[in-house]
Amino acid sequence: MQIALQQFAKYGYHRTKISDIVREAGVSQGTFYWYFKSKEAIALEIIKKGQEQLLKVVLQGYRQSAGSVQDAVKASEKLFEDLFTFAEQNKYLMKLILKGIETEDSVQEAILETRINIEEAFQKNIKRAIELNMLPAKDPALQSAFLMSLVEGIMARWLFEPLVKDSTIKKKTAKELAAETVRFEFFGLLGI
Amino acid sequence: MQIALQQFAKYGYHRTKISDIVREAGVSQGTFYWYFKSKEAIALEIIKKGQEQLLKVVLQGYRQSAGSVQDAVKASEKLFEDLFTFAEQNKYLMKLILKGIETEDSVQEAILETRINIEEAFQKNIKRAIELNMLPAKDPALQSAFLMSLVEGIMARWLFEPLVKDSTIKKKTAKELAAETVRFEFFGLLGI
Amino acid sequence: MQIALQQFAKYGYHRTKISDIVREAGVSQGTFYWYFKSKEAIALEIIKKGQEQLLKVVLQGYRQSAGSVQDAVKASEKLFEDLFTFAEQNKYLMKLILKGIETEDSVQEAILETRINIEEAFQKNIKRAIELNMLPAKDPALQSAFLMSLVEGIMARWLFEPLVKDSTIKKKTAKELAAETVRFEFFGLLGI
Amino acid sequence: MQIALQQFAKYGYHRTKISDIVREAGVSQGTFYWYFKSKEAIALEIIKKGQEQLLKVVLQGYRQSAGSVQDAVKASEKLFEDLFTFAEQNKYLMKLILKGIETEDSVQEAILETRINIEEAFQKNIKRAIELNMLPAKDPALQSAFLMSLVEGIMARWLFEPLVKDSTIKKKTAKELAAETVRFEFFGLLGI
DNA sequence: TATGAATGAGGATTCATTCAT
DNA sequence: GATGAATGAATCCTCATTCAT
Repeated sequence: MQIALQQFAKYGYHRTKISDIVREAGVSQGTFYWYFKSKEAIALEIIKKGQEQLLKVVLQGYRQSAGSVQDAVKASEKLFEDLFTFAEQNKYLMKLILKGIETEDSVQEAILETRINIEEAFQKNIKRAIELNMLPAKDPALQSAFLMSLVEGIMARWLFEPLVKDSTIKKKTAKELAAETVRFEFFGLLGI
Repeated sequence: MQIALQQFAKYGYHRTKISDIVREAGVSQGTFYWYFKSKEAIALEIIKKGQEQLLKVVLQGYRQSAGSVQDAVKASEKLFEDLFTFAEQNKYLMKLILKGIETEDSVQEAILETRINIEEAFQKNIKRAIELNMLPAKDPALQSAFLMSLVEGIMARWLFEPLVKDSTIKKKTAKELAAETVRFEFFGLLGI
Repeated sequence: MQIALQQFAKYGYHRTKISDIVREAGVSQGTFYWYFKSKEAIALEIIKKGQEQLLKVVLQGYRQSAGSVQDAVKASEKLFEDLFTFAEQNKYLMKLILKGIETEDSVQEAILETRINIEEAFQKNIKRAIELNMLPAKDPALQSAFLMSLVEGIMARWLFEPLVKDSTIKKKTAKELAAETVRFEFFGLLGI
Repeated sequence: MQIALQQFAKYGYHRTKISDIVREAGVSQGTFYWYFKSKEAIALEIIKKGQEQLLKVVLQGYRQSAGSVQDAVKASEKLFEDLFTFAEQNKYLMKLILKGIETEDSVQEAILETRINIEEAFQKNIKRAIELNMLPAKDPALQSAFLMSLVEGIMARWLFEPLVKDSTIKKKTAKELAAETVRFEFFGLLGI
C-alpha cells in the first residue's frame, strides 16, 4: 500500500500500473490480487486509512477550552502545527487529498468526504468562537472556506510546488508556518 | 476543443477517449487527427489558449495607480472580481488549472506555468505595496502564496465543490465574493 | 510516377504513403486519385512501363549472327553492357525488379513476369548456341539460371549494396563489369 | 516464432498481422506481447537466430585442407551441398534472407549483416586459394560476388521461383545442384 | 482538373484481471 | 498463500480512399 500510494501520488492513478507496483514491491501480479480485489480497491483502502489518521489529527486539535482571542489564536496555532506536521510525515497521502486524483468515482468520493470532514470541523469551531463573541458574527461557512483554502494552499506549496521562484516557504518548519498562517488568518495582510 | 475541454474537466484526461470527443463533435476519428496531432496535442493547445486569456485578465487587473490602503483594497476587489467572472465563464478551463489533470508531462508543465505566472503577478503587486508603505514589510512570497491559496480555494468551492453542506458560497455573485475575499485578505477573521 | 518509383524503391511499398508522394510532387491527395485509381494501380503502371523498356534492351541485345565462340562472347558482352547501362540509368526501377517489393499480388506478378521474360530470352540464346555447337550440350534452363543469377547479383552489388567492405565493384564502369562478367560466364573461376 | 517466420516469408512483414500470427498459434494477442516486445522484436529475433544457424553451416563448410584444384572443387561442392541442404530445411528463413523484407530498418540491417558475413567467408576462401596458386590472381571481392550471386540465384530458383517454364531445377537434389553449380563456378559455360 | 477536408476500417499495443499449478 | 503465464477488451493512431466544392 505504501508503494502504491507513492506511485499514485507521483504519477497519478492511470499512469501507475499494477505491474509497476508489484515490481517495486517484489511480488507477483497474482499476489497483488490475493490482497486487493482490484486497482480501485487498493486506492480506496489507501484513502480510507489515510482519512482516519488525518481526521484524528484534526479532531484532537480541537480539545481546547476557548476563552480569549489569545486562546483562539493559540488553539489555531496548535491545530495548524499538528496538521502541517502530519502532512510532512504523510506527503504522498496529502498529495492525493489535496490535488485529487483521476480515478473511479468511488475513490474521488472518499477523498471529497475527507475534505468535507475537515472543513466541517473548522466550521464548527468558528461557530463556537462566534457564540463566545471571540469572532465577529460573519458567515461561518465562508470563513471556514477561507481557512481551509489557506491551509490547503500553503501546505501544497510547502510540500510540493512553491509556485514562485526562490520562495522562502520550503525552508520553514511546521511550527513557523503555522504561526504565520495563523497571523494571516486572524489579521490579514494588514495585521501586525 | 470546447468539447474536449469539457470532457477533460469532467472525466479527466485518461477517461476521456478520442472516440467520445468525436462522437460528441459529430465527426469521425480521422477528422480529429486531421486537426490535432494527438490527444496530448489537443490538451496542450487547450491549456495554452486558456493560459493566454487568463493572463490577460490578471495583467489587466493591475492597471492601478496605488495610493492609499483604500486604493489597494479597491484594486484588489477589481482584480478578484475580474478573476471570478472569468472563472465563471470558463468553468471547465479553471477546473483543469485549479485541480490539474493526470496527463503527459508536457501538459502538466503548461498548467504549472500558468499558475506560476499568476502568483508572480500577485507577488509583484505586493512588493510594490510594501515599497509604498501601504503594507507592512513581510515576506512577499509567502503573502502572495496566502493570496493565491485564498483565491484558488474560494474559486474551487464556488464553482465546483462547496465542501460543507448548505454553504452560502454557491449563491454569491462574483462581485460579492470578491468583496468578501478582499476583506479577509486585508483584515483576516477579526477584520471589520 | 518517378517520385513514387523512387519512394517505393527507397522505402518499400507499405512504408511509402500516398501523402508522401503527393507532398513531394507538390499536388494534393485528390489529384493523385485523378490520375491513378489506387496505390496498387500506380505501382502496377510503374512496373509495366519499366518492363517494356527493359525488355526492349534485352531483345535488342540479341540481334546477333552467331558464328564462333568469339562471336558469342562479343554478343554476350554487348548485351551485358546494355543491361548494366540501362540499370545504371534506371536504378530505382531495377531495385524493384531485382529485390522485389512487398505489394499486392498483382504487382508482384508483373515483376515476376518481367524477370521470366528476360531469363527466357537468355535461355533461347543458349539453346541456339548449343545447336550451333558453340556450347557443350548442357541443360539450357539451368545454364540460363546461372547466367541470370550472375547478372542480377552483380547488378545489385554494383548499384545498391556491395556486401563486402572495400569492394572494387562500385567503381567499375558498365563496360568493365560486362567484360568481367562475361569472362566468368564462359570460363569460370579458372578461366584466363 | 515459426509461425511468424512462415507468415513473414509468405506475405511479407506488413501484410502479416499480429492477429494472424496468434490465431494460427492458438493464443491471444496479449500472450504474444508477453513473449515479444513488439512485431519488430519478433522479426529481429527470428533473423538473429537464423543468422546464427546459417553462419554455422558456412563456417563449418570451410574446414578443408586445400591442396590441388581437385581439392578445392571438392571443398566447394561440400559447402554448396551443405548450404543447399540447410536452405531446403529452412525455406522460409532463406526467403527472408534472399529476398529481404520491407521492415523496420533494424531488421533489414540484421539481414544485410547475415549476407555480408557469408560473402566475406567466400572471399576469404578465394584469397587463400589464390595464395596457394590454385586460382588465377583476380579481384577476390569480385569473384566472391560472382560466387554468391550464383548461389543466391540458384537457391532462389530451386526453392521458390524457377523463372522459366518446365525448368529442371526444381527436381534436383541438393547434391546434384551443388555439383552443377561448382562446375559452372570453376569452368563457366564452356567447361567440361 | 484540382483541392483538401473528411472518412472509417484496420492494426499495434497496453494493462487490469484471471486461474491453473 | 504465491506465482506468472495467459487473456482480451479497450484505445490510440494511421492511411488509403472519397467527395463536395
